[in-house]
Amino acid sequence: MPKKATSEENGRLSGTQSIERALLLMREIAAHNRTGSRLLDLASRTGLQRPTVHRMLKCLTVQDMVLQDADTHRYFLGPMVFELGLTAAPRFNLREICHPAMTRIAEATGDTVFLTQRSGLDSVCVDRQEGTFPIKTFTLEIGMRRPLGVGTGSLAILSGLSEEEVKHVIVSNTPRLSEYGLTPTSLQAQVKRAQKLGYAVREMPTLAGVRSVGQALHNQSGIAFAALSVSAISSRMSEKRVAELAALLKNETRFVEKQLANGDRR
Amino acid sequence: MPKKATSEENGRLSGTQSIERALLLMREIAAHNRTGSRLLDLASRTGLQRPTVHRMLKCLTVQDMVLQDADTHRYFLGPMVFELGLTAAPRFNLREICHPAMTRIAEATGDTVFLTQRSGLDSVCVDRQEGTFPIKTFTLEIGMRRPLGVGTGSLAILSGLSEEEVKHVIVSNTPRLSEYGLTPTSLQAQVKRAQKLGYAVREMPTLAGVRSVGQALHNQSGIAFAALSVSAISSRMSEKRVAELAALLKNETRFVEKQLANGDRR
DNA sequence: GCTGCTGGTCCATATTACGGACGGTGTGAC
DNA sequence: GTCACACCGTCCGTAATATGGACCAGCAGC
Repeated sequence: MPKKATSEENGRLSGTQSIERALLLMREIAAHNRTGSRLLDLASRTGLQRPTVHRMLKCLTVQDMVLQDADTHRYFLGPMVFELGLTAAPRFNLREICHPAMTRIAEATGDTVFLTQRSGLDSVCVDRQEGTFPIKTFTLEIGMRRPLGVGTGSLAILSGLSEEEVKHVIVSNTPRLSEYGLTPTSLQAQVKRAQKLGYAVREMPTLAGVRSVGQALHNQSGIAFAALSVSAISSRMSEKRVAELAALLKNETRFVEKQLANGDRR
Repeated sequence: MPKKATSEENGRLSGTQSIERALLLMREIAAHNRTGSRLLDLASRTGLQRPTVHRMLKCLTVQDMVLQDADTHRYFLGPMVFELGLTAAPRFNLREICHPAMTRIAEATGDTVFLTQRSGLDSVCVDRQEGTFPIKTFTLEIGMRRPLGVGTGSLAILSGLSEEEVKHVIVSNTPRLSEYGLTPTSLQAQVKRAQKLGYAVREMPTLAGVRSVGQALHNQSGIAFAALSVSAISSRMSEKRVAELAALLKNETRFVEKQLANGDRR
């Protein structure tokens, strides 16, 4: 019996199937916003039927949430997404709070600095500051979303969660990890190591010759929700320098955490 | 016969009723994101039933598109909106392109500079740069959305559209204009005046004692899609200075238009 | 404790969204 | 030229889904 794809997968009737599907589409489009997505790809990646996807995209296009390139027929996030984002931004001003710290780090190190933020089971790159060193390592685009633990800032966040939450996240993300050259056990080991060190370091598994250091930002209850990290080519990342960078990052994260404690949100 | 509120208002069956409604809700929440919105207000403002609104908000909350304050029960735009906005931003980089021009203007004039962008029948404030003059006139929040023609940058955009489009916009927005102290005929007259002058000027109808000048940005086909504007208290806005500011703005908009023509999108 | 106002939930109903099947368009092979 | 293929887009009968009237629950002010 090939499983009737009806009602609800877990048994509850939510009454919002189409909204859930539309948002699933939006996230899928966002995940490939650089190249854009074709109708068929969206259908297969989301597991929805072509006509359904098409009908929804037509609606989203009319509403300016999605933009279709007239020539290639590819779909991108639309202007309304950007505009709603502008309106939402003031409530999520971590970026502005961290901005001075990030420029300080970029100036001090010459390398590229990233601000990463937790979003459910994922982490999202929220900001990036280039350093002055001529060989740049842009491992992350702003807006990029990846499973928690992939990427060094992301690993720092994961390592700053409670024991059971770490387990929960890794288990939930298991099917997606292999895409990034990770397994649940290898990731669990890396979390352990980061917890021992007090910061996250690693060679990028996806990009040889680049090494990063990450330090988590914690909220008042002491659990991690974001991270600052620095990336550079491995030749600039001796053991000694890594330790120095970790200390520098720790200083800055402490400073930001203090600011957040004083009235600011999050 | 009290009109059965069913099917479709114009006769076409779109097949996406709930997505349209969900997005209507999102826009309504965005329009009041500073104070947040209560369930009943959203229901009455959108014309939807309370249970429908509630069900949708529950779904949107789970998906992080909407955030509900635990104490007040008020609804706000959620973190996912911000994150999707980050991903969409690179395609809509007018803001970055205009940034240098805006700081130049702010430094030269000492007053506050606004970047406004068209979005359908509305205009959205996309960026703001404060000047050094101690009395600030923050007439627009970033992300603020208003009918085209309300606000000086917005008026400059409207005045740069084709004759029939101006008419179409004003007619479509008629019911919303009174809220801002305007009528279709008064707005039409202001458009005429701005077209004659080559720029938009006016006292803020909603805020006495503040005067602004706006100059539109045009795409390659010569139609307006955005505007730069400057606001200050009226005492700093003599006829002579208004003309000077208009010339300054014209220089900068020309410059930005040239950049846009060279390869950059939009 | 009663009244008014709000947020939140239930569930029978019929409206809405689904998706199999088909038409249309553009491209590359020969 | 036309055949084949891959993809985008649309139609429409069907049943699953979203709807909204009715109801419950919490809270503030008389």
